[in-house]
Amino acid sequence: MQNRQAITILAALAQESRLAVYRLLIEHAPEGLAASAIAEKLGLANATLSFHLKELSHAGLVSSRQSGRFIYYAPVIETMDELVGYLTDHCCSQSGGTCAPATRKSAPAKRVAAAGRRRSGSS
Amino acid sequence: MQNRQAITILAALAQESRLAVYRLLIEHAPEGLAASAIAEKLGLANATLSFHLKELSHAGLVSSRQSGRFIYYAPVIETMDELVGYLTDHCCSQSGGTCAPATRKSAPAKRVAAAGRRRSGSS
DNA sequence: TTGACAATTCTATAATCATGGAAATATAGA
DNA sequence: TCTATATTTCCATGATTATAGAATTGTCAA
Repeated sequence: MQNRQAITILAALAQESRLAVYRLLIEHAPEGLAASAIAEKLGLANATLSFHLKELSHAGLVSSRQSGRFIYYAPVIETMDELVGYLTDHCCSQSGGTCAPATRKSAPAKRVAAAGRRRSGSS
Repeated sequence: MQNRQAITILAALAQESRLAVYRLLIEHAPEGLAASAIAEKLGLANATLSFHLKELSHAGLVSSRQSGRFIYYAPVIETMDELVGYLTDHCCSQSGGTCAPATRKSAPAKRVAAAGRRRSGSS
């Protein structure tokens, strides 16, 4: 994952309303929720929610699908996965330390690919 | 970790200059770097760097220690660890899915304690 | 078509944030 | 003490962000 993308995702999550939206969607994964349901549950104005959904969407944290007159939003787990990967890879490095989700014994800094390398060799 | 704290940490990282500072400090963990060295390496004005260091510090992502006329800043790994824990715990939940750093087989949602539960039961 | 509803876009506004020059505050050495 | 250096605080400025009312677009069902 690129720096730029990580910042976009972090910024998308670093806001009370958006984090609430994301967490709500996680609770309703994988089907997701219609925008109206989200707005009601969180007490957000439609326009405000739409603004935040666009941010989350742009960051790749949520996807949307139309169903009749409703648009359902659902979390994109892979994006969170990648973000966590990025963070863990940039929190250990040289220090070789106790950092987070571990199960990473070699190649402390550079990572090979963006997806699918989590828990690559075990169990 | 509380919602509020997570947002503070996310916001601290969701900014180009600050993420660069943090990553630079990670490269120089655990000793850290003097503010002047950071400013020079990243080409930031002193006042600007000071502003960002305060943000990172306030979020608990870096610590500082004085040494002579210099103030050394170092990353606080535990904070990143906790953030990653928070994210992983809020990215899987109901979906029970493929989420990130895995090695978490039970208790998908609620977590017991804030620290030291990563990699609790495996090898 | 019309009407009802869902969602987004337009627009304005207030609030927050990032930036860096200049001044102030340490700290250490002479 | 005085001087040099390191860092922070003060301050102004421009940029970005969050918010929501109003208008618009899209979808469906008579």
